Amino acid sequence: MNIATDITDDQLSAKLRAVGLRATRPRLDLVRLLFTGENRHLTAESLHEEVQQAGHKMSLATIYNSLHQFTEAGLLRQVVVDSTRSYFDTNTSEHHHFFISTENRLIDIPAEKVSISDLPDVPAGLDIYGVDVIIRLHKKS
Amino acid sequence: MNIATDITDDQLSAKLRAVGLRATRPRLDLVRLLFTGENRHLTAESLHEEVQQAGHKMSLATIYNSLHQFTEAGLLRQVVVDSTRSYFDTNTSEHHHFFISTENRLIDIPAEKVSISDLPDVPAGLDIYGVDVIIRLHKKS
DNA sequence: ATTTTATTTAGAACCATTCTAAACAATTGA
DNA sequence: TCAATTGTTTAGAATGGTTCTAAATAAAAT
Repeated sequence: MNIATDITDDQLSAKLRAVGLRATRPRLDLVRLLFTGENRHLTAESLHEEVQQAGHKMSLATIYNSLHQFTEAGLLRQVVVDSTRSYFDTNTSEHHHFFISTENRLIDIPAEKVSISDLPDVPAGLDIYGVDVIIRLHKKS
Repeated sequence: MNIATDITDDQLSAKLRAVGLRATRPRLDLVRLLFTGENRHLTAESLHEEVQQAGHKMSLATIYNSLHQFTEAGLLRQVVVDSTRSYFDTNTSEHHHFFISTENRLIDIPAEKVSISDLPDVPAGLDIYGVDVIIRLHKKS
């Protein structure tokens, strides 16, 4: 890993503080895993495993707490594709998903690829706060 | 209830047999509740309650079994909107949904209202088997 | 430094769903 | 029509992802 791409704890701290969260050791470790490199899709379990393999020990409760705090803070986006597991996406910008059900894997689709025309009126007193498009894929038969 | 709209067990039986399911008493009771009248959105719990109130007794296991069998048979469509509960839709034709998160309620959106333009290529060896569009609503702030 | 406030944790609790295996009902075929 | 077979229902236990609890720990404030 070359020096130019190394990310310091200070930089990660700033990211946390910017959204009003204390820069604790566990959160710094998570932020480093989550926001270094490419966009990621993950579950509490998969993140927990990854944390172990990175040589840290962290309780599952902390993983869950952090995933929710990060989501509320706008650092993560929750993607509901499966009724048995929760997925989180490090890409919080507007976009959609392929879901490969045979491997429980998500792939991003850029927002421009999907156009939504004139919708029926939103019922009175309600506002749109999210639009999810999920295209489900499985092995060719 | 006028006679012209009454539905006989025979008619309901036919519906079940048409998809390869035996016409048992519990299934007939469910089919009557589910497919008489308007399209419905329901959960295992809500259906179980409704069954009780209709004066039948049926185990939750049967509700779950039947919901899955009906879904596999193409009589129901599962809608994944919430990571804590499974929803089923009696409308199996192509369409989309509003989800009112503050009341856990679904509203159908006709398929024509949403247009999906040129998608990225589907990864090799995979086929699309479903497209879900969910527009999430909450109380105006 | 000391106090206050937020965070982490292990383990228990929760709850929707699935499983088990025994009782029962529908179908088949003599 | 009656076994025999096959499919269905069920109560209750088990499962598994997630949340809760309350005690220990760490960060921030004073």
